Amino acid sequence: MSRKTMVRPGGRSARVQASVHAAVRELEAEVGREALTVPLVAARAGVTPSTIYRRWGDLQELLSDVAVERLRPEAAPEDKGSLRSDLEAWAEQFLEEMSAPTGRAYIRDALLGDPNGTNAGQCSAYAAEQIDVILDRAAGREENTPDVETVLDRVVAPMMYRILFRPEGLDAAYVRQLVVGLVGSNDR
Amino acid sequence: MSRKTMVRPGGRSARVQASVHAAVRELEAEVGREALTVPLVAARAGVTPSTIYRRWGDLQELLSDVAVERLRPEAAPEDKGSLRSDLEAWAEQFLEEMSAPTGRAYIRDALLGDPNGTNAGQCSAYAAEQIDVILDRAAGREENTPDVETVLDRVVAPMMYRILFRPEGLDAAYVRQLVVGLVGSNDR
DNA sequence: CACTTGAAGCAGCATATTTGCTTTAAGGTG
DNA sequence: CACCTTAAAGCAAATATGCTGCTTCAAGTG
Repeated sequence: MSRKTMVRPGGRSARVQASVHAAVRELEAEVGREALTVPLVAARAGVTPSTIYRRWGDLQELLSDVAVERLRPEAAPEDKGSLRSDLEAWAEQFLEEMSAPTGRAYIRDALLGDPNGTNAGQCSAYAAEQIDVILDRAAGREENTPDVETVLDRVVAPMMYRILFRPEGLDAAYVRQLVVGLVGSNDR
Repeated sequence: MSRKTMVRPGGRSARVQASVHAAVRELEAEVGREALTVPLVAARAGVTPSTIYRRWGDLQELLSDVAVERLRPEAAPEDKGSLRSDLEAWAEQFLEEMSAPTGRAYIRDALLGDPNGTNAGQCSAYAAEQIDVILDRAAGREENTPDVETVLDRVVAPMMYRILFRPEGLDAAYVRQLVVGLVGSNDR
């Protein structure tokens, strides 16, 4: 479990966590990810470095926490009228966000400082939630729908794999092909 | 391009590289991955720390290099008599190696110290090579075969995604289901 | 057999990390 | 509401790590 879940919800710890996270974001924007150091973040957050070392262990775990926050989807997937078009739209947006350099960096950060896999699991859970919404909507329209795991295997996994391991030739057409391969191109 | 490719092939540099890599492996086994530091590796390798910093930049890039080496397949995939069984056997072994804690660690290391994606690309290339062998063999038997990209999407990507993002419920049955979903269960 | 040149060694400086101890304040208790 | 208890934060000193300029070595070249 990520250490941030251990903080006492209302008090000083929460303030410290918020200001540290904010400091990471500001400094990422200002000086770039490469130049981040624990002492630098601590100074900006108005906190001593040892606080960060004790709560997060090291810079990677902290960045991992922040990265997961940034990967949280901001809105429910748009309703385009059919399963196929909903999935296509969602997947295209997903690809766009994740394959951009900053998106890739967040994914890597999330994976990196995450010995037990909690943060990575959270990323996957976010995607599953979004897909779940899309599938529910499709079921409401009496379309027949694959289950979430299948969508993860057939659409999300290939995108992620290619983002991480072979970033060439990754575009909207590829994504559409994945979706069509799964749900067919008949309806719409 | 990984820096190791820049060394002069026959001489001192090559010896240094070999002894540094060996040191990483020994120490990984002895003290564990967490406890590795550049000075420690340097001491074991009989080299000064600055040599490592100059050649690899930092510990992550070094670990990434070593990890890719370890992820190189050791043998051609076994011939089990049919496309389906070849793929199943290969994929099961792949899963076994990659989903073990040490396998996951290598994958993460390979992804990590790899700003430009070369090492990650290499991992994917290894898998593609192995699959290519299997597909050629199947084509020789007059089976009809999907192309490599499709196998990557339908078999490798889902395994990798789950290894990295949702390690629960990952077993041989899951892998077989992926393979059957791709090539069918008719033959054999 | 020089010569060139990329890589390694060395040493010292600057930063980052760790750690023991002290202090603060959140949340619970009588 | 005053008083405990206890995580977590602050502080400061000790250590370890990482970086850099300069020197030395030896592989490849003519």
